Formats: sequence, C-alpha cells, structure tokens
Amino acid sequence: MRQEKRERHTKILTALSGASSVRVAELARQFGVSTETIRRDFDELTRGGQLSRTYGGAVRTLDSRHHGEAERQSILLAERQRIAKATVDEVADARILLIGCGATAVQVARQVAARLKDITVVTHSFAVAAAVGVNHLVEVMMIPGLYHPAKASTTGGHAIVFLQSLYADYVILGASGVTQDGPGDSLPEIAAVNTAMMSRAARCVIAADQSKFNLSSSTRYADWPQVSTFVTDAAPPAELQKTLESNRVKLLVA
Amino acid sequence: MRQEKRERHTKILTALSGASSVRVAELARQFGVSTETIRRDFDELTRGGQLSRTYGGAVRTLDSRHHGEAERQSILLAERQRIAKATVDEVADARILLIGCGATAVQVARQVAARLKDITVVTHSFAVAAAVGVNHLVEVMMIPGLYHPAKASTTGGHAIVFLQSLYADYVILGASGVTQDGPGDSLPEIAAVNTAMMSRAARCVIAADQSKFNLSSSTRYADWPQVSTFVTDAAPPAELQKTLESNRVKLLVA
DNA sequence: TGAAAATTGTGGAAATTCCAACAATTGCAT
DNA sequence: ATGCAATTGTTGGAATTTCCACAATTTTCA
Repeated sequence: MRQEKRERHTKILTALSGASSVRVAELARQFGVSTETIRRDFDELTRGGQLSRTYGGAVRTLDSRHHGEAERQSILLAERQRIAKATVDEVADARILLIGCGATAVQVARQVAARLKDITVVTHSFAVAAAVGVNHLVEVMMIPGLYHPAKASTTGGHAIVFLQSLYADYVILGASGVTQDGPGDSLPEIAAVNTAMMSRAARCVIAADQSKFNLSSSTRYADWPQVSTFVTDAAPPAELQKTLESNRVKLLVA
Repeated sequence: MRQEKRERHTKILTALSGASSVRVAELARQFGVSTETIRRDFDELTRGGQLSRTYGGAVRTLDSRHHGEAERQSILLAERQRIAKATVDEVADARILLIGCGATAVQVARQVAARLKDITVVTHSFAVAAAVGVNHLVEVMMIPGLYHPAKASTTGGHAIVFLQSLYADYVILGASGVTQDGPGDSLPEIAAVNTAMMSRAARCVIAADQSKFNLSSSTRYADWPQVSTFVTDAAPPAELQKTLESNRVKLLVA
C-alpha cells in the first residue's frame, strides 16, 4: 500500500516529537522495514523541511515554537529588522497589503503593526496574522487553504482561488533563494501561493537577506520583470545586480 | 589549563544554538582537539542535561519549559483531555470534521491527530490547525476570514461564506456557556461562525466542562434540537439534564 | 618540589552507518 | 492481463564512529 509510507512519515515525526533525536537503525527495527527505507524517508522529510539529518539518525527541525530557533534567527534579526523597516517604508501608502510567509515576512508584519493604520493585511501565514493582529487598527484577513505544518501557513487550491477574487496595492514576499532567474521558495506549495499573490497585486516587493543570494535549491515563483522592488541588506553579486537593473527592479539595500 | 575545557563546553553549546545538531568529527577538527576529547565533553554535558547524544554527534535537549507551558494552560487539563477522548470516540467514523475554537477544541484536535487518519479537519482556529497538523495523514483546511486576536481564529463574512460551500459529517464545538437555551460563546463573532458551522454538518457535538453549566453571559449560537451529543465531565444540573433529554441530545459524561 | 589527580592524545579492533547499484515487489493505468 | 512507475529490500565495500586500554601531558596541592 502506498499509504504505508505516509504512515511511516507521521510515525517518524511523532517519534521525533517525543525525543530530541531518532536513529535510523532503531526506527527500522521498530517499524519492521530496512534501514534504507528509513533513510529514504528521512531524505523526503528533509526535503519537506520537517526534519534534518544527523549521522545515523535525524532531529526535528526547530520550528518557531522552539527556543533555539529564536536564538538562531536572532543572529540575522537585526538585518531582518532593517530589511523590514525599509520594506514598510516602501509600501507605506498601501491600503490593501498582501504578505507571504517566512521569518522576514514576520518582521515586516511587526513593522506594519507598529507603524501603519487603516489598512487591510491579507496573509496565509499564521505568524504574520498573529504579529499584525496586535494592532487593532489594522484588519487582518486570513487566506483559506490546506495547513502546511513546516511553514504554519495555508496552501493549495482554496488559497489560490480565494486570491483570485481580491486586489491589493502591494504584495510583500520573502524568499528562500534569490537567483538571476528570480526569487524562489524551497517548498513548491508555498511557491504556488506566492505566484498567485503576485498576480493580484499592483506592485511586488521581495525582501530577502544576503544569505539568500544565488541560492537556487528552490522553486522559482516569479520572474524579475514582475518584481517592482527588491529589499535586502547587502549589495548583491554583480551579475544579479545587473539582472535587476535590466529588468528595472528597484534595489534597496537597508 | 583547566579553562580550556569550559571554553570548549560553551563553544559546543554555542555551536548547538546555531545548528540543530553538531558532529564529533567536525568539532574536533574545528577546535583542534581529538575526537575523544569532544566525546568526553559530550558525556559531561549530557550528564549536566545540556545536550543529548546522537550517533556521531549531539543535539540540544528540548526545552521542557515549552512543553510545560501548554500543559499549564489550565488546571482543567485532565478534565478537558477526558472530554476530548470521549468526543473523538463519538466522531471516529467521520471523514470530514469541523472543529471550532477554544481550549477544549484544542484538546480534541490533539486527540484527532493522535488517533485518526484519512480524514479532513476544517477549522477556523490557529491552535487547532497547528495541533492537528502534526499528523500528516490528516488534511487540515483553514477557514478564511478576519483574524480575531483574542481567540486566534478567523471570523466574519468570508468565513461564513466559505462554510456555505462545504459539507461535514460532524462539527465539534466548545462553549463559553451552556444553558437550557443552548450553548453560547462570549464573542458574537465566534458565535456567528459556530452557527454557520452547525448548519453545514450532519451531526453536532458540543464539548464543555462542568464550569460552563448555566453560564449565560454569552451569545447563544445554537438551540438544543440542533445538537446531537453533549460531552462533559460531570453530571449537569437536573433541569439542564431534563432539557437535554427532551431534545434527544445524547449526554456523555467522561 | 614531588606526587596524585585530572585532562588529553593515540592506536586498533569492533560496530555502525553510508552509498550506490540492482533485484523484488506492489500499486496503478492503459 | 500487461507494462510502467513507485516503493522497498538486498548486498557489499568504503567511510565513520565507538569503545577501551594505556601513555603523555598538564594541573593541583600537600
């Protein structure tokens, strides 16, 4: 049965929520499958961003709930905040704002909550909704869809259909990789929603820190001609910068 | 020098806060010491409870504070869990399940994630979505709408319109008050969504602990004839029990 | 200073994991 | 039914880790 693989996957995740790490050999014995199968399961779940491998096993990827993540992100927190401020400056005249998901998007959401009012924010990210929600002068609209655990956001057909029926002044999106071809996300489901968002907004702002430069291990969700502004925290590589210019993308280095 | 060991220990912990796992060989190379030394460092830090070993490396021990937080959410946790278990028993044959918001609903969501599969859960609560989302065999559909900060859930016209277009086998709702007139919620926006949910499900299960009995400071969102089952943790007052009987509401005391 | 204690390095055998290629099996569609 | 694609098992060799005993070095303190 094809179902068995998915069952194993959830069992792995379940085991991982009860222990800080699991081992290939242990799970293979426990599930009655070969170690290679577990190894392959790990590969898939790694691609999905749900766990990360160790030698001989795997550990849960730290989601936002975990303390360590906050610490890890705090390394880039200052950069993200600078990026977020510049981004919000750029869209300060918006009345309807689409915001994607990701750590940078959350910082943008915080800035929006702190500085804007009389505005409607539409998002598919739980974290963004919660961050903007603290300001009662900002209306937050949640996009429907299938819940995506790795990113705590909604995806899929419902999300895309919902987006078709609305208009926004700006869309602000993060990226897990930015190449000369365009910005991308590691998860195809998220990339699809991003694409749909872009089609509904008059202008598009991409916000990503320098660590994303030339990271292509991701699904591209837009081409540069569709992007109005790219906000980052350091000068991009020459070729990328050239591509931006030739596509008339406004570059903001915060 | 004795200092070097402690330095290494802090460096190990630092490295561990920047990555989800570290490897013996890697650290040995990085610190310029033998792998045995790193191994012994790991042993000590493990005894101190600061990390836990994996084959070939180590990971940070999960912060028990985080787990405790959700548990500490209420003294009524045990009761809520009993109620949740009985509730899930009641809807175990469902293929599409609507779940409302609130602390009890979250416990139900946990039970669903732990025990059911091949099912679709539709909800407007962030917490419920996150709780069910850990099980990848359960599809979680998020309802759109205006974000309601107090309950971390969606409300309003978009939510209600969205609900009109779907069908569910069961709807499970909490309540902030349960009177002879019916279950109610303290927030009108939530009550409206609850009402809409009820109209789309074949059967309705209300789950509420005894502290909600005869609490009428709320907006009633349903009449008893619409309710199939009422799950609670103690025998309700005589009059309420009588009302349930006369409306053929199945009473479950967990 | 000198000896005990703590710390670290070394070396080799045993156990474990990884990887890649290939075979067997299962589910699904034409 | 037949063929294709996806999933899983198997195998063997290379690479890595572990474990243990013992030696070398440094620290402590009497």
